[in-house]
Amino acid sequence: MHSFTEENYLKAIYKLQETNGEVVATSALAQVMGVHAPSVTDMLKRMAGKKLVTYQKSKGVKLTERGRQVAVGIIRNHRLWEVFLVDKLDYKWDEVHDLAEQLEHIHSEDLTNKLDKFLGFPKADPHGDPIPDSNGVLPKSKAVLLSTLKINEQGTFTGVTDHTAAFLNYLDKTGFSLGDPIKVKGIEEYDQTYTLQLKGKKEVVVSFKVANSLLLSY
Amino acid sequence: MHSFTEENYLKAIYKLQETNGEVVATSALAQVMGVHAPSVTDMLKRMAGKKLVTYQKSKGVKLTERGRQVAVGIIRNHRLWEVFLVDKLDYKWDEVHDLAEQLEHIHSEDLTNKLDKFLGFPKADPHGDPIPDSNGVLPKSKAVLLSTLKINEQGTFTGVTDHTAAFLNYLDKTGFSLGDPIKVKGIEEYDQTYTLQLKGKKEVVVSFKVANSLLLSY
DNA sequence: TAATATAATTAGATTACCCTAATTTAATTT
DNA sequence: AAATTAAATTAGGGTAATCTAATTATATTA
Ligand SMILES: [Mn+2]
Ligand SMILES: [Mn+2]
Ligand SMILES: [Mn+2]
Ligand SMILES: [Mn+2]
Repeated sequence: MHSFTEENYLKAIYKLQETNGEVVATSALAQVMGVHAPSVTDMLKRMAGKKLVTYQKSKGVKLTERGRQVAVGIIRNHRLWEVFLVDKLDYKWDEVHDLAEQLEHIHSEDLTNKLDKFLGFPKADPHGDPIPDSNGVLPKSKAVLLSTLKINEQGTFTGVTDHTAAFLNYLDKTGFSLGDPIKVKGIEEYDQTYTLQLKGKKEVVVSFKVANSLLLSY
Repeated sequence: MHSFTEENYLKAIYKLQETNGEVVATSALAQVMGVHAPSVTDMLKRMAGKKLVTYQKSKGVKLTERGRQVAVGIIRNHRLWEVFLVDKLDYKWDEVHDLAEQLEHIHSEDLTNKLDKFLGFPKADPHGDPIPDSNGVLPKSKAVLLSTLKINEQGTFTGVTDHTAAFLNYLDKTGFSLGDPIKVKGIEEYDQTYTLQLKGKKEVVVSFKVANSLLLSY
């Protein structure tokens, strides 16, 4: 099997590829992994040897198909465990990430699938992130940022792009809840502040930073 | 925190102390851990430095109080996860050990306690082994080996001393089930073969090896 | 007690993962 | 294009956990 460290590198590369394009830079990886650049260079050479990534000196990395499969498998584990923690053990959505970072490395496809079944084959984790199926297929999300909506447009709150506990707490406190409808009532020209109508006619005002971290679907 | 390796050494030392007396030999540990003696010597020095064990050159090891606490904590995790796997995910009792060996190293007292609650505060794991409480107190078992009973004596089947899948499968197949009553109907002088009456008048004949691996309580 | 056998330790290496300092390669600016 | 800045790699080391071979300490037996 793969080491936890390898798995974490794969996950990091996968996520960087998703957001920043196909080829990932050593420095970006170093930043995400919390290590220094030479450690990354070193690791990438070993991982290339195992055919988990394709690596060309000074030209960045990409995942191989195998690497992608492993990465998505870890993400599947992570999100299923998060569902378990919230649905079964009564954790809050802002408390589960670090535990899932540990649990995602339990090696057993069979366990993952039994857990999936036990949880009722959930489609998304507690933060609205889609759960890959057992074949490593991750449904393409059609959600858009709230910050792209115009006045009087609306949608259903289905995810976040900021996963920090601080932000999630703010959402709880302010009355945002996954699955609820949100309608844009106003946008302040001066500083892009959004006035939103939440479920039950409740109106709240949020900054652009917040509007830019909420995902809506139709 | 402690490394998985350290935790596995602590658990091994704990179990050897339980069965073989207070002081544990390098060779015994090497055998249980599946490594060679010099690796153990090396590890014990590091663990002594961290005050997890007291180690004297060529005189064996003992756990410190801290070491014992950690060991019992791991055992608590292990047994709770085994209950989870059997009770919630429908695993069989002979399938859960290796998974629990991984899950026991998830570091979170809070998770352990929430899991305990979710499972209804079980007293024993699927093999009848007692689950330490959150203070690290492990109830002293009063169970005895079936092989110590005389003819016509009886008890309740509450545990095993052989945890191998092979043995557990044999028990399933032969009709043994945790919690059932067992009565000794006969003991063959020649080879110590036991004739037992299981639940529902069913009679079975088992070898001494089997009789010596079953724990009964009254 | 002396001789022998067993157990444990030391010596010297290896692998995975990480570091700092120095150097090289690539990108940007003048 | 040359100079400068930024990014990446190489060189050389460190620690945790393991190994084999050689040595020393303990236990057993004659
Ligand atoms: Mn997460
Ligand atoms: Mn999540
Ligand atoms: Mn077990
Ligand atoms: Mn067990």
